[in-house]
Amino acid sequence: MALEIQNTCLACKKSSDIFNVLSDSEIKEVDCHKASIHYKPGEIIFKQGAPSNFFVCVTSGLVKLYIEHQNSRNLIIGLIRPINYIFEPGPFVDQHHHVTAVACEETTACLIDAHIMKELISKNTEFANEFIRKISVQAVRLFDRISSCTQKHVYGRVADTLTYLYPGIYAENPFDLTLSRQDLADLSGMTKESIIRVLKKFKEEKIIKLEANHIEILDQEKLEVIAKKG
Amino acid sequence: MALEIQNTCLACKKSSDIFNVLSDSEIKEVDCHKASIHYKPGEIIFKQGAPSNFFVCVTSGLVKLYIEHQNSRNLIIGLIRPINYIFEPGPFVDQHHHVTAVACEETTACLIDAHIMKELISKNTEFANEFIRKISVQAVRLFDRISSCTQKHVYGRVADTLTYLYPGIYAENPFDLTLSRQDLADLSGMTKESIIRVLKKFKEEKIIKLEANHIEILDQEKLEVIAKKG
DNA sequence: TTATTTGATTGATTTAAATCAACGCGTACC
DNA sequence: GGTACGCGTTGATTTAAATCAATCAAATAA
Repeated sequence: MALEIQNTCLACKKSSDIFNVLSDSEIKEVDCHKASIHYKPGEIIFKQGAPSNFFVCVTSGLVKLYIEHQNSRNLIIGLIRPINYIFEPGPFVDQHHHVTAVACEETTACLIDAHIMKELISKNTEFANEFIRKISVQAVRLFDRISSCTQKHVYGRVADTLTYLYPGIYAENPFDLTLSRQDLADLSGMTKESIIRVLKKFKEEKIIKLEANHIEILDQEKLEVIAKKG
Repeated sequence: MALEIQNTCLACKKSSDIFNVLSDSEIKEVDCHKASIHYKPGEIIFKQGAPSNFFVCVTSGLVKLYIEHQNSRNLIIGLIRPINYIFEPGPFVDQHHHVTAVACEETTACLIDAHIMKELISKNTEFANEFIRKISVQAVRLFDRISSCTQKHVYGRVADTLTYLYPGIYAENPFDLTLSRQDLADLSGMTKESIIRVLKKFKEEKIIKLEANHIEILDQEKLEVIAKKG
């Protein structure tokens, strides 16, 4: 059991662009203060507004991060694939979560004590740099999301979503969608009825092939044009 | 002249929550690699897409940061008051600016060599921590912006904008707006016609007093309710 | 001075997307 | 077996906000 955990930690170190700058002793430190947990689809990993005293690293599955809004729709601000740490500004701001994280597939995630991560950031400058780089990349993506959701029409937004899903989230084409239509809507800042209509249109125009949850991108170029033009 | 510049640098150190963790020698290092520049209202400080090889610290005036979008409206993602460093993910991602920065009032800003800042982040862990904290706060604000612009109706968005302007940007109430109606629209993700109508409504409902660019918030509480309810 | 431009404002019209409503289908559950 | 429930889909209707168009006022230039 203990061996298996350590095994996982080493695997993470190798395939994570943030943990691979840590020394063996530092990795061990992380190992001692983490818990690896399994989540079923739909289960909440953490909830917006709740105290955040740990960092989460997704080690298998798929996680959606969304902003909840009273009496209104949710907005998915990102999907996390392994092996990736979930950037949450909370621990550095007010020790509360600012988004909700939910498993979309069978998922395992490691919860790491916040103070350990902060210690590593203070002690290991390379780690701190990687950390800043990582959250900067996230910020750029957030800019894109804002831009997309506020300026583009539904076709552009759905095109954005599809180009985000492939190849970023689903590596192969065609792929089997593990997200619901509602998730796609929350990801595109619109209603599920609207996204269904847009996907239907894309299907009619031979931009995608769509049968239930099996999607194939047929014309990536055209999608990118639509995404750009809005 | 040199004395005056050094004076400015010390002033910054004292009143900035990020530069005040630097040692005197580190501040001097910054001092040697910076240029203090004056901008007139409307002048561009840096432009989205352009190479970013310096960091900007606003030392007087008011700066708007916005995302440009082809054939579409701009979206102001934040306003910067002195003394504040402009967080730009660019230097840590692809060495390009991801937003455009424009002076809204007579403004002075210091341009600091990017490699100096990166060096400071690597050498001074307290500085790195402050840096991370700062960009985390920005990320939270971005979440709010996304939430506001995608989920709320115009009244809620304008209420959000007004509560952002006072007391965050304009410290006194009443205050003289140095932003145009178009700026307010870009800040709320809508058209200038719409924001004019909403402001008129707020005026009629005695929530604000408005004459040309002179604004007084009369009912902050009501504004916050509107902002929350959307 | 008049002419010109720029920003603010108001009203009329259009439109994109949400909402509302209904139905089909598969799965879970009495 | 049938009933209930959730998810996906489709069509009809509504609506919030954009667009379009015109006017006004102030600032700037000729």
